[in-house]
Amino acid sequence: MKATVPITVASLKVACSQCNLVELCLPFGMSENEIDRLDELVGARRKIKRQHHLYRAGDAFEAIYAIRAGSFKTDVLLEDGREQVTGFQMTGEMLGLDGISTELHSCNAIALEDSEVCVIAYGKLEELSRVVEGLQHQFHKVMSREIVRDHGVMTLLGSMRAEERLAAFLLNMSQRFTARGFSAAEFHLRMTREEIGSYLGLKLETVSRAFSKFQEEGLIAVQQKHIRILNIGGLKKLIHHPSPRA
Amino acid sequence: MKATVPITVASLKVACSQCNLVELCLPFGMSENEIDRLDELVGARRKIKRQHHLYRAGDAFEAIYAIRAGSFKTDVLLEDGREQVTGFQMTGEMLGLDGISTELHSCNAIALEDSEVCVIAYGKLEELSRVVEGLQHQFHKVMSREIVRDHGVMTLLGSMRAEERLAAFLLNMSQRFTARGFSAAEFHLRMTREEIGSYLGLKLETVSRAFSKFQEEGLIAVQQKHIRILNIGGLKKLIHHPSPRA
DNA sequence: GAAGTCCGTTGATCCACGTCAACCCCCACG
DNA sequence: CGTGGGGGTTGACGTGGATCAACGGACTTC
Repeated sequence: MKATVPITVASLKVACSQCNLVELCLPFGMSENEIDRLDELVGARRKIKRQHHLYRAGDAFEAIYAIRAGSFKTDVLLEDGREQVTGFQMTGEMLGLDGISTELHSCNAIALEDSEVCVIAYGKLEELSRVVEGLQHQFHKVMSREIVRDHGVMTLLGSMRAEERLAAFLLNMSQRFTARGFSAAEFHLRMTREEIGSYLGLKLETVSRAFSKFQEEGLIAVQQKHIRILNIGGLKKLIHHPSPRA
Repeated sequence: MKATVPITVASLKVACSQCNLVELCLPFGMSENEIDRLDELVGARRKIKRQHHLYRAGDAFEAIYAIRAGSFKTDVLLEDGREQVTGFQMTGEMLGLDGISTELHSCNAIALEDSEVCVIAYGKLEELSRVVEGLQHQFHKVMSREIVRDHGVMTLLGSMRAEERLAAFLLNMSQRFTARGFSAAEFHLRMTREEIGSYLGLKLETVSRAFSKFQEEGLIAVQQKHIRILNIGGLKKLIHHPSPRA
């Protein structure tokens, strides 16, 4: 289908004030007045097909991105080919914050499904957040939250065993789906076992075995990427009671 | 000796503009004019004795801190008593950024030696960075750098083996000592083997063994906490060439 | 709708690191 | 100057998760 009507920037724009992600995204906690002023901030939107990059490590940093639809992973590639997934991002979450420090992106952002992001020119964001207090404050919170999240992952990688890691991962996913109005107990993972493994510092076989174990124990029901949580309490208990001793 | 002269806030203050850490700390990259305006930002300084907390997880967040002298570790305690060290901080580095997101600190900051920090009231920082562009920009960079650093640690924890982790740790320390005008090849670690292990996701025995192995191989000379790097290239090679295969 | 590829599961075996234990050294303190 | 205790090293042994391998089922592609 050919677009004969010229597509203007304005027609692509969707005001934050009218976006149903307002509760999850950058505008969270801002007043209506303030949110209205955000509308000048969000330039265009950009669609990213599954498996395609939103940006790559080394790319010049110009904008941060808010996920409007779909989901992403971010990863770092080591020289020897090893991959470390540093995070999975869902709607309303921000991508690209890593680029501010050196003005180059330091990781890859790859769509896990066909997705769409709002492009937020970084210069404009700094400019506007000098005027709109709520934006400034909220942006700082978003960055700080990312730091806290990363510390959580470090804790997971540094001191949990395989099953604790997977349980923590599932609970985290569940909680984020809930925040988006989806079921806490039943959801569809968009990433492969290998990607989960990379994120959790495990091999895909170990992830698969842990899924099977959880299923045997009646904690979850797994069917490929479809997960049903049957016993949330059981998963939670797993995290804070390392299997041996204590 | 008793202070008969009243100690005013002014007398405790040390202007950023006159601080020799200006190249490493928040003011980095700012113009002289801008740095002068910072002087109103740094309230008091605070001394922290070895092993004492600068703040604890759960404390109300009010300020961030720049390390003026000494060094710290940050850690997270799990319910079951496990500890995860999330970072080691040296002079010029910032502490407390984790507190912005929830307005509560999310980790503990503990001095590794008698130390001193500059207290930066967070409200003032936001206020001033609305007016001083360089400050705003630099602050964002500091937060982003922390995110990038955390991704590095995640990569280390998620995909490196014990000796690679320790080599990466030593190179990182060396590089940071260098940036502070100390020797790149010879330095004194302020943390115990257990703290290093916690940070690297290893047990203290494993850290100790890796140190011994490096020494046997002529890569370093270890004497308790005193480290001499004899073969930087060898350590670097270790990181990117996982021992088996490839 | 057939073919090929990717993804996931499961089993057998291996090994890096954890665990347990003994001992030493360094230093703080009386 | 002797004593106690925390920090560090080293050895013997156990084990959780990696590795290697085979296979089956789900998607993708045309």
